[in-house]
Amino acid sequence: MKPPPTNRLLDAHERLIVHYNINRWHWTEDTGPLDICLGALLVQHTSWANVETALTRLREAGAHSIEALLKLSETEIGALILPAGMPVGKSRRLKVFAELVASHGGFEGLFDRPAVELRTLLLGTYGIGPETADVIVLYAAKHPGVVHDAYTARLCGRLGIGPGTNRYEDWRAWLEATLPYDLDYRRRNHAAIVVHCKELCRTKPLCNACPLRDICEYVSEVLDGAGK
DNA sequence: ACCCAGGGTCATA
DNA sequence: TATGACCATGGG
Repeated sequence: MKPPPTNRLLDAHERLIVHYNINRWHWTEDTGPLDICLGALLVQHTSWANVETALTRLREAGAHSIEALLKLSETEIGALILPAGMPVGKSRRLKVFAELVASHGGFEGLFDRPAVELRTLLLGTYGIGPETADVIVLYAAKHPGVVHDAYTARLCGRLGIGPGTNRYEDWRAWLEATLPYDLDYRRRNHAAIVVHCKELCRTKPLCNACPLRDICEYVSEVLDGAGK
């Protein structure tokens, strides 16, 4: 009864798109690069609800721009983004990122280079690791890259697929080879995984409504849940 | 009173 | 290379 030996990740993607009717999520087609980048930095090891609160506070304080972030001190930024946690580190990250953008004459200038070059540039920036860099490349700069994250690892683990290691570069290479080279497809694929994990997959791993029920291997969750 | 969250940096071995 | 401490708030 298993699906034909096609790509299980692509199969899952199709189902998630239909099941959740993925047209809207916290980053839509018209979300600006600033929101995407700040969100990507603030969400590090933090729940999205806290990130939204922090972004709202930045907006209300008139600090929602590269220029404003350049002027504010790290202490001031830290106070504004406090709900997202780790204010010392994250305020520094926002500030360093604002300086990066400004030094290239704005987002256009920063993004106007090959994806590989942009990624290297981002990885050399304090506070930007592989995942954050890939999110910026895919969603803000709109290059058809891939993103690996905890949700992807969880989903693929349940699907019984993946590169076989837990190193980011291995996952990235695997995703690159697995997903069609298409900007829109890759953006929607990752968005679908995020929506699925947030709305259903985490809280109810054995939910009857799970659109992936018949292709998931819930082995570890079942054993954990049964206390075995 | 725990545990975890869409990571990343820094210090050790 | 690989593992661990640390960051820090808010929700389950």
